[in-house]
Amino acid sequence: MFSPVESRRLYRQAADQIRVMIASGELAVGQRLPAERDLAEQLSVSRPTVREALIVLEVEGLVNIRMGSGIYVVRQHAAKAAASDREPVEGPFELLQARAIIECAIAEEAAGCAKPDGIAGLDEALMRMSGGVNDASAVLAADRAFHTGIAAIVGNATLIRVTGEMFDMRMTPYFARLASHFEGPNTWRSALDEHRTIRDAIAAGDAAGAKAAMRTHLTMSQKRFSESFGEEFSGEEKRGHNKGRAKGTAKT
Amino acid sequence: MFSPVESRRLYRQAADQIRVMIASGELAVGQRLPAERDLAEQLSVSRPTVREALIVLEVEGLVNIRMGSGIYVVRQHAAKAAASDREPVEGPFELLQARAIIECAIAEEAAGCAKPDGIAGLDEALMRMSGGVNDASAVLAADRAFHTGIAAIVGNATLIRVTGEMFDMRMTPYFARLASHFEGPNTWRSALDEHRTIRDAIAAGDAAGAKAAMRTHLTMSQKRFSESFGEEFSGEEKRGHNKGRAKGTAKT
DNA sequence: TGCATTTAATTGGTCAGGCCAGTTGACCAG
DNA sequence: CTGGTCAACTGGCCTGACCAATTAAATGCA
Repeated sequence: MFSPVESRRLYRQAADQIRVMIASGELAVGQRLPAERDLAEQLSVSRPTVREALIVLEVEGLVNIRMGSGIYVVRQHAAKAAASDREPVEGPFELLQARAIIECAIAEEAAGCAKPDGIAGLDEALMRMSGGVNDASAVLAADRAFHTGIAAIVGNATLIRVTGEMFDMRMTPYFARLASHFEGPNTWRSALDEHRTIRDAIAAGDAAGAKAAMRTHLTMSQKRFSESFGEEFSGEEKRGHNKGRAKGTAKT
Repeated sequence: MFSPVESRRLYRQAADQIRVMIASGELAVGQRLPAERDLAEQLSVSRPTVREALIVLEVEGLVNIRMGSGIYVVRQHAAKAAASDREPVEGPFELLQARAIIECAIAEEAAGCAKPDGIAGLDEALMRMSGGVNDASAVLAADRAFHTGIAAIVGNATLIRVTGEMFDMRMTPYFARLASHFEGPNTWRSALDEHRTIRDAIAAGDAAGAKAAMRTHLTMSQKRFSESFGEEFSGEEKRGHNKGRAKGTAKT
């Protein structure tokens, strides 16, 4: 039960303390906070640290900083847990499983309502993907465009957003570092072929085929990754993120 | 009408510049930014100013600062509602459709791997729901617990999170106001019955039945809502959010 | 040669002190 | 009472420095 220690950065701690003061009502809405220099003294930190903490609160919309005048409380509670500093929490394996379940269903749905312009969107992404197998970032962007493009065929903004967010979860430094060990033209080409299979099934209105193709694609992605994963990291746990078994994510 | 003058603070300008670099792809996702000292020189500002700008981007979730290592691009575009009070963007109808597609697939999957303790979790949520039909907030919490509980049966943290986030999207002020017009013991009772049907299908391992029951539930939710929606708002467009036709979300 | 350890360079985190510019309110001349 | 000036305060920004975490090169050992 030790506190996770965590060694949080100082300005975060300072921001938390001020946040608590505001939430508890100790600092009423509309009231002016103590001057930066006074806050620094009260919190036993330097003024730059206080400034950084206040900027955090300002971005969160809790306070309003008026130069020359002071800092004023705007509202009591952070509007929402934007949770931008939240870690992925989930491991790569869980992420791929979730994508398999969700994106299969989306592909199935898309096959039932595919229109020419939607298919054209997929084709455009495929073309960009095949044209830049040597440019990692370009291929990655095209990969993302393909997956969100399927959601776009359904014409549902929520699906597009959710699909994109799940894709982006592998953009963390941790995943990126792992990916750099195995991403290459060959794996991208395999992924591209699987993409084409999905595209064709959707274009043909074959719901079951699209679902199966998407499942195959994500399963193969996992396989591709876990193979090179085993080479580079023989079972070691690199960081604390991946809870259970740490398999991998791969090109999708 | 007078120019707001604004005299933007330097660290805001610096943050904007870096933001543009990221959005334009000049700094790819996963890539490391130049060191703070280099950025300071490139932007012709001091290091503290660069730090403040980076903290803004970190709070917005665009970059990930790792001490001793560097600053890494997490995503290309200011995540959902970087300004936390951002609007839902998607309309209630789209949200329900997305939930129907995604949660049906999850329910289907859950039916294939249901264990006693998972079912117990659903039962507990159902009990809380039936026991508090007159307490809106309690029932809402139980409703949420039921839906995330299905994802929990699959044992996938990503699915739990996504399900929860989609549920929470109706907690915006806009949706809450609409909901207050029709939420009541009767509608909650109907939703409860549908929940029980889903629960039974999952407990029986009936994948197709669970999928169908979930689809029915979300369809009925939409129907319940759009009925009372028609009474209160005779065709008027309330706000700019809902893209196409503005149907509604209801108890799920 | 191959591997583990140590060392040094790099990078973010924090601090101290200082100067500038905008804001505010008291004070004084009209 | 009105208007203007001025000084105290407050945030904005800078220089320069040191510490701590990370990373990669250099080193020592087997």
